[in-house]
Amino acid sequence: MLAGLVAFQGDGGRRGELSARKALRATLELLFPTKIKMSRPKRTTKDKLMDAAEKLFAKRGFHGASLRDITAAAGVDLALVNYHFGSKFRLLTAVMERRGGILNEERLRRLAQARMDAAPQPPTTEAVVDAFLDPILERLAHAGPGWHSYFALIAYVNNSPEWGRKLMGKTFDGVVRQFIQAVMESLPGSAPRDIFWGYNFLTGALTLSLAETGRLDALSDGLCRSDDVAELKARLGPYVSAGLRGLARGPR
Amino acid sequence: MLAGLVAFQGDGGRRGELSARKALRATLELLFPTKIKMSRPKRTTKDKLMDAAEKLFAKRGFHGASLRDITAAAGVDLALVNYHFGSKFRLLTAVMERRGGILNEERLRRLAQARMDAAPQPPTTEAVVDAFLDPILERLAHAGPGWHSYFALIAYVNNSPEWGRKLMGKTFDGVVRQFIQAVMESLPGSAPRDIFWGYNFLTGALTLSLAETGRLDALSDGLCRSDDVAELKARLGPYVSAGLRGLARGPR
DNA sequence: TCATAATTTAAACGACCGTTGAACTTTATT
DNA sequence: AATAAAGTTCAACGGTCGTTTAAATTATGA
Repeated sequence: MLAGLVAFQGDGGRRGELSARKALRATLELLFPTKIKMSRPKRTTKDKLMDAAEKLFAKRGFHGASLRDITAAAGVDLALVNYHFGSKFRLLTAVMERRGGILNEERLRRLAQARMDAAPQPPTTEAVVDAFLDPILERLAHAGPGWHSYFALIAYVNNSPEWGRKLMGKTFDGVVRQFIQAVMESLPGSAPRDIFWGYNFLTGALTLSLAETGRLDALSDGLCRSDDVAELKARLGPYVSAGLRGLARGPR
Repeated sequence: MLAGLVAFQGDGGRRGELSARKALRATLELLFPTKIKMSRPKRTTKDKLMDAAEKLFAKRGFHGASLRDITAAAGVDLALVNYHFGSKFRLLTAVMERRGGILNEERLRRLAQARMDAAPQPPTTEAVVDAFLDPILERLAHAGPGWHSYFALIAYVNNSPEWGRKLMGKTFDGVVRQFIQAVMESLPGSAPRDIFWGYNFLTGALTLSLAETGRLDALSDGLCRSDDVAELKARLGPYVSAGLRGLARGPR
């Protein structure tokens, strides 16, 4: 067991340790989020690896994307995955969490806004659903390919018996519970069980759309294009809102 | 290139060839579907392999389940996969198609029944949706673990950018188009594009429920159990029917 | 500038991958 | 019973897998 030696030799990123310079920069960035630029925000090896992993994990799954594929796509050495992340699995979790925090933050911001707009009433189901979906749909339409791959990766992980529960829960459950609470408030008298199931159906519809399998295109003979985010955005919200209302009226 | 020699040596199952005896039995079974039993319907090696592959592909994905895992679980020799199916991928397609045909057949039967029950009106959206979902949900509740694994495998394939379009389309598109047509007839004046998208959301909600990731259980702190098919059955139909009606009323 | 830490490189590790060859056993046909 | 076909077994193939090692290189701080 040579872990001690290895750790001493150099695993800076692996355990979250920071050099003095890095600690200084981190502190300054905390104090002055946008002002300080000690140097050009260059694309680090960690970023390159996460970008490549994001894309390939989404396309071929965890087992289908090899570290040699990923490091080649990133243009870095094979060994650097284990140096910076410790293992292939930790690379996956790092990728999941990188953009997950941003998403959580904006979702909560929009939910708070919806609550303010509707006060003292609770926001409508549609408003809550939009606050949940729009941070994804707007990035899907306007953000770069990184976010695009990230959403496809979420689709893969969410539907995976192997990773779904652990990885999705760790990143998203806290925020999701707040949205479920908000949906329940928007539908007075609804049974919590119905809303939980409804949320499950919602994420199912969402993640299949994010997976971009191309099946909808083939099925509709080109009438629908699964990469047309405007078409998706116009329909997903109304669909799941109507579904939730239908459930709240009473199942069976 | 020794394929010719190999094929000569013995690949009976690989190219669908049949011995004289097998041909006789196949003919007799065509003529008298349930009457003829030339011998006990024993569980063949092909069946054992498909059963094991069904389970492991569903649990760990195509790349995550090795042929050594699968043959070990089936209790047969490693080489028999390539003898009977030709390749790992062809084993996957065989598994997909084995129960897919049964499902298609019963779905069409139920759709025809719904059409008869409602004639001369078109059947309601709910009736069409039930004809689509019930063949799955009833087997999920009452059939053996084989069907269970098969549905989880469908969930994996349907959400996979790697296999989704090709494998799902090949097995299901013909029947699915008839259901989409029936939904359109149940919602006069609806735009085909809306119904295609609605079907996409429907399968998303369905397949996430079939994947059994356990996330719903964790999210609801045990209030909902994702393996409770009665709870699912009571809610999925109403949810997607309400969603489709909501879409047909006009998106945006 | 110089020691030290952080990062990158290249090579290799043992394990496992899907697939194949060839011998062997069982089943079917004459 | 003899012959052929179908099915099974075991061992091995060349490759690729995630991970580790030790040395070389680059960046950092006194």
